[in-house]
Amino acid sequence: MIEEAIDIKKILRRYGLKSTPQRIAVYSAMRELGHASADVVFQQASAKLTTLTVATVYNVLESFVQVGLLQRRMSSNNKMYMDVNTYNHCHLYCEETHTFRDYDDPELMLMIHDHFRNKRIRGFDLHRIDVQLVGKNRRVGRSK
Amino acid sequence: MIEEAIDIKKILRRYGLKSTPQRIAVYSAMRELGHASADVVFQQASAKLTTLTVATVYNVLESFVQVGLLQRRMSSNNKMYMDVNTYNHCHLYCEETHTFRDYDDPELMLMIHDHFRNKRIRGFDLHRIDVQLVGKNRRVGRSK
DNA sequence: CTTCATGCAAAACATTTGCAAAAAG
DNA sequence: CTTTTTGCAAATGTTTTGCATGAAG
Repeated sequence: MIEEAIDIKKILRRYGLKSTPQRIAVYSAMRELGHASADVVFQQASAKLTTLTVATVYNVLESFVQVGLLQRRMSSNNKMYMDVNTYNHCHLYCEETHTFRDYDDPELMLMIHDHFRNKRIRGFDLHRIDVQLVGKNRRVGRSK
Repeated sequence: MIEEAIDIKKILRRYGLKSTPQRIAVYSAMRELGHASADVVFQQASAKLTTLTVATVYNVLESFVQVGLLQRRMSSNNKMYMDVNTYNHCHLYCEETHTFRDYDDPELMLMIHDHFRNKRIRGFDLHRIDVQLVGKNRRVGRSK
């Protein structure tokens, strides 16, 4: 716990951000959550830092995105979702619950990367290729 | 124009929807726009059908999505975006302007499709694979 | 000290809802 | 006629803003 806070302070500094309890709480929450919307981050983080405000969560998330500590994700939910993992990876996106799961598939990534290696797209600066496997989380369930 | 209305009436009927001036205006707008957020659809459609309401645009868009006449798209803009093309294709997504362009790449689609042919993903029912080329529209411009 | 981050409350958006009136088939 | 669909206005949910206070380096 104290370990983690120290750890996070280093990370914040490395990204050129001042270390504050709020930022530590938010980043710590994101590490636990992996992917989350702003309101869930707020719930999770404010459980530990009771003075935390929704507006601050938005500020902090935005500053994290600016420096590249978090990534914003696309959703079909009209809500903001964050991803704690900023390397290039695929996602499983559940259309029902609007939740994300990382899906690592290096072979696929390589294949796609190769495909675009020497391609230029007219009038477009490509930053990254985002592959989403869209579907539904299967109910883990009592069978039949 | 009259031609188009007749055309759209047929399409609506084929999708099991009653034909109304509002639905015709919205679908017609979507055909012109290709991809658009609800407010842009409203602007475009209400220019021709002045009685049209924002709430109706949302209703109509939702009913179109239900029957598969339009597709909802993911965005990082906290807004609803629609796509008039429902076949499986890639998109260029501009992070700056939050606009979409279709990007057809059958070779890529085939490759990805093959890759997933015999794959099962634990606890997930895959509906479709969504590939977004994320970046920025290049300013068409006066050089240098 | 000086600058930047936070809390608070209000504002700004985007979307949804409930219900009466109007239109479609 | 009967069933949907629409318009309106109000409600909801999410994100942003402005500004005074407080904390970080």
